Amino acid sequence: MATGTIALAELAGGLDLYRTLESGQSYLWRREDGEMYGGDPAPDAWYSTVVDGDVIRVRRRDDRLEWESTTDAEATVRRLLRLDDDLEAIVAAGPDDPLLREAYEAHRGLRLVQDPPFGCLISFICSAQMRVSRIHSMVTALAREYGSQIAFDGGTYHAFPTPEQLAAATETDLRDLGLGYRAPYVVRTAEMVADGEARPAEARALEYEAAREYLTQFVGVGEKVADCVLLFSLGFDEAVPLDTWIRSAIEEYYPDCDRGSYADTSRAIRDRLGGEYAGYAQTYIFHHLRTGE
DNA sequence: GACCAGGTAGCAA
DNA sequence: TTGCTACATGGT
Repeated sequence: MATGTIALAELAGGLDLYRTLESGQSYLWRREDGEMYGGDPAPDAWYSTVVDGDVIRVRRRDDRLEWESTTDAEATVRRLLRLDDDLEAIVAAGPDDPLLREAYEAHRGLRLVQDPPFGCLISFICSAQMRVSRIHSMVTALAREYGSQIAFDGGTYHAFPTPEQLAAATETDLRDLGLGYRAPYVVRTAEMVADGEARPAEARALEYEAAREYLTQFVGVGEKVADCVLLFSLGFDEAVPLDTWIRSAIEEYYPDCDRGSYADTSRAIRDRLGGEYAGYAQTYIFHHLRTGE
């Protein structure tokens, strides 16, 4: 077993694992002390995930982040949790907006994640008209049924399935897992990636709106899901997914940003939330409104 | 028993 | 292009 620690004092703006991993950005981590989104996790609870066949788990212990893995995972931990983001600078650079300031103040230490592209893509296809706890359940079920098993420290972990593994599922299989009408979307998108027809990571090379358009070729991916993948996996920090919570925030706090179409409203709210890091702002506002904390 | 949840595909005008 | 509507499922 490889292990290591990262001093939290080194991270500008700190790190709150609960807010980062249980705010509905990533569905690829599990908390080892019980069900997620139920609130009240132990302050030193382990969170685990699997990346490229390696188990990684992290927890906060006093003033440091501990990690354990099947391999030397410090660089991967830094990438997945975006530990090199200067959170203080990002918060300071945001617009002087009452709702945003309230959200930033209330959820210190929430960082954006950087999920692996395929798992992120399928997660957000599953997210349509679903509560975050159920999205997590669905993604967990996909990993359990179709992902590779990996033994680590006396336990069994499940990787999120590869495109090939998931493409082997049938629509009926996934409906039986509880995916509902999303089942054929997941199968067809997995087949597209497995067949080499398109790959989500290819959107990285494109300009933001072209990248969003590229992702909508996947079945079950519209503009909102595409924005989520761009923001939570592909490094487009300006992406502002227009979900039900943000739409209600626009209605209540930024009514002049409602321009009718998704693309025009997206541009308007992106400018209002500071442009370059508008996605960071969006994620805080989403978490703030959704949890009511 | 409605109503809602990090929406999208398919179709009509 | 824009504007409906059907679509699964579980929790409140």
